[in-house]
Amino acid sequence: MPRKANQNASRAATLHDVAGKVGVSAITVSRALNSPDLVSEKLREQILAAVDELGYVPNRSARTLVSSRSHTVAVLIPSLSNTVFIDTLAGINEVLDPKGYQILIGNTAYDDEKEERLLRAYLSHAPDGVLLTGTRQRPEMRQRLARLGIPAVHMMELDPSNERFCVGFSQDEAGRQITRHLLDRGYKRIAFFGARLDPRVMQRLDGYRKALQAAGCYAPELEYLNPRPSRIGMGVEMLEVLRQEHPDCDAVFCCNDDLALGVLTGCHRTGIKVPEQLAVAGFNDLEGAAWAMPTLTSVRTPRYKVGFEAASLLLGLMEGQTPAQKQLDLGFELRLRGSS
Amino acid sequence: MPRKANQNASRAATLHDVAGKVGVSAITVSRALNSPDLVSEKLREQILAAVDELGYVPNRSARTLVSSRSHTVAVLIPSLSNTVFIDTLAGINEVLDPKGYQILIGNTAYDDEKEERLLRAYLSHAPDGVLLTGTRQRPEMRQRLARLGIPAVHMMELDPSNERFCVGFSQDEAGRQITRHLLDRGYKRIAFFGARLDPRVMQRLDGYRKALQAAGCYAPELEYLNPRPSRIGMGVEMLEVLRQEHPDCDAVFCCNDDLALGVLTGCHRTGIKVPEQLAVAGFNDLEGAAWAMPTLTSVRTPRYKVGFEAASLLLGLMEGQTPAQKQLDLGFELRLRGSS
DNA sequence: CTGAAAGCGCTTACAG
DNA sequence: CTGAAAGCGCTTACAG
Repeated sequence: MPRKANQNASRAATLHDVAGKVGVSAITVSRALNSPDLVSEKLREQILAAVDELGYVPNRSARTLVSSRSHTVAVLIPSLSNTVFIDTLAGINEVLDPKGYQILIGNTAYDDEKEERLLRAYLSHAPDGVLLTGTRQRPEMRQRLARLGIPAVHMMELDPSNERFCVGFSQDEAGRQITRHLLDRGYKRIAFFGARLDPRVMQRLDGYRKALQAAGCYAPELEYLNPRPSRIGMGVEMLEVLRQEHPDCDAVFCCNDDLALGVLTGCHRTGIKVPEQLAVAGFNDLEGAAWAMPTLTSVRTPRYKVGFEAASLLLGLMEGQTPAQKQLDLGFELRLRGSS
Repeated sequence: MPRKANQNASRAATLHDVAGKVGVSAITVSRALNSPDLVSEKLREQILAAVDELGYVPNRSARTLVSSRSHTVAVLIPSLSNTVFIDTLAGINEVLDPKGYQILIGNTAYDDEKEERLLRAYLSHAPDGVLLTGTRQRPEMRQRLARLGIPAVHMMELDPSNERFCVGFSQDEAGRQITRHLLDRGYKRIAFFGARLDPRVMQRLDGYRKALQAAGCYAPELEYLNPRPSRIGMGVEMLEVLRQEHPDCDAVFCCNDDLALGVLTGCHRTGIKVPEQLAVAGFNDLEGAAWAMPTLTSVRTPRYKVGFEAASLLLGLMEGQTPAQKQLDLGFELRLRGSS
């Protein structure tokens, strides 16, 4: 029997509605739901039955307001269309979802200012913790989070200054090692194709430079950098320019697999033999890399694990723990295939 | 001068803190922020300055609790690793973000029960509206939303019964037309490769069957259905089986581009000429389709627009409007390329 | 244009 | 094991 018969929408059932139905106080219902051991079994069963019958769903806002725990974590990533971050998100979700945390996904579009705006906006949700991509956030934002007691973990990169909590791997070292691999195979005129030019791409470029400089093969004119988002088509176009300007180039390290797949496509269309005439290496080792023709040499990055471990670390911080170390280096793996 | 000097975290500034600083009441601050015209310019400026200085961020929980508008929309999609839904999400975001809505993304993993669980859990956020994928939700869930006055819009499919608000296109008709295209090209033994077997794939299959039956070419043994998630590798494997079991098959319609790309790869590896020996068609027209070798015939689906229009429709419903029609058919386009 | 009162739905101490 | 009191930070009417 409804207490009030609205013609359209009726308001949602509250704790009091459940309490009234069972004949106990609201607080007992709250306990039955949140700390079942504190309530007698008999009552608990009655309450659960009433909850079910009324379709009662706790109101998060009320809970958050009074308990000052929102059970919410804000996650800021640069892109949703990049598999890398989707995999990271999956790892985060794996950890946080079972613990009852709601994840707020913020897409920064690789824009530092938008990231800051989003972070500020997310403060209105009083998140219990924050997961950030990279380490380029301004110190003011970090201080603000610290003042509010909101822990933050940075993903993908490491922090040499050891000031922030970071879970990732050395982008720089990964770039160095894959370039070193090309050198070891005998290639000397090795180009770099970079798109988007976010901090991680620039770190891979740094590694590329280090390897070539150490080998005495560094040639700045072989660096092709384009700030726009990477697409397969961009790889095709960059290859055209490269062949025109530097036909003697014998290998290309692409900052990601999309670009590399484009290079492979371009080579196929124009009859360039891979790796005989041109070796190609990508980065991230997405699904397509192993199925490309020829199969694509790449760097396997632990993005699922980055998400998983970052969320785990954050979980500890949110529970007030002090972790043993601030940096978690998850490494990477070279995947050497047919294209090199 | 902080009122209380906590050693660690200090609590966030409240409306009262801002009000106290300026010397007005909290409600005036609230108005300065939410309905600026109702406050004198002088006061408004002072208040905004104080807000800035204190780093005040409104508490959403309090606002939601008292206003019974959460400015939150729950979006349930089957997968985050499928570009289709990422594009849809982008369209949704384009509409809802500027209006100040927070989007809660729920990944149902193509699981009806998980979808229902998520939807129930999201009720605790008191969403102002809900965006769902497909139309397979149980009537009970719809009734529950209706009772709570929460509008819902379904994406990707249409609803022949016209009971629900839907923005999408006819999956069935798209499957029929692409199959019809293959028939028109002269292919007769046309196989269907299906993965995941979610409702939309099954509708495409229906369309495939209709086209073949109408042409008198339907052969059930040419349907290859695998409930597991589609991967490029699955396309390769399915092709192997097909060639073994039905070497006379002259064309394949794949339920999505990943599978089709796998078929293309398999053909390349085993020397099957496309389209001379085997024509291939995919679905969705992802970026890779236009770059495949040969280029892949596919069906261009309006997923960004589905998100955009679904969000727009929901926006209207949340504001109490009654839209002219419940179904919005956004159509699709055949992209005929080298593989057929 | 500004404010005092009331209350949204919960949980946190504090009692018993 | 159960409950009465207080209050989280806001906004909604209602006054003036």
